[in-house]
Amino acid sequence: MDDFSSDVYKVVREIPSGRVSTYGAIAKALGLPKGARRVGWALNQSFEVVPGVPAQRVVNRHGQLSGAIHFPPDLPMADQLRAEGIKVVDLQVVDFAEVFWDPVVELCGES
DNA sequence: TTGTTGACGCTCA
DNA sequence: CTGAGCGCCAACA
Repeated sequence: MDDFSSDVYKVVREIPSGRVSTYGAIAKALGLPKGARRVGWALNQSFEVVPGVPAQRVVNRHGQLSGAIHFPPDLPMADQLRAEGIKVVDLQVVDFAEVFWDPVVELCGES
């Protein structure tokens, strides 16, 4: 796989349980502020990845589960998030601002 | 090679 | 708040 994808998986796996992040934040943390789409593509491949990537913790800037439709029918994205204590209604994180996890700040320690 | 599409995001009306 | 437009990067027909 590409180094970018590998880095994406690494960051996503750093997301604590019960928290969520966004494509843009992750892309920006990787040095590609405009590469949000690439993050989604990388996560798409993440289903085949061995360690398994908690892609359900990655949502768009609105806190909506845009990628829920790409999840296996047996493993609903919203259901997994609820299992982690994240409230999800109509494919949208309720306390998105509360559970939001920014890799740029949490990892790099930037403000 | 060109045109479209897509798990995105920001700006402006 | 909502919708439309544009920019961005990569994959696919």
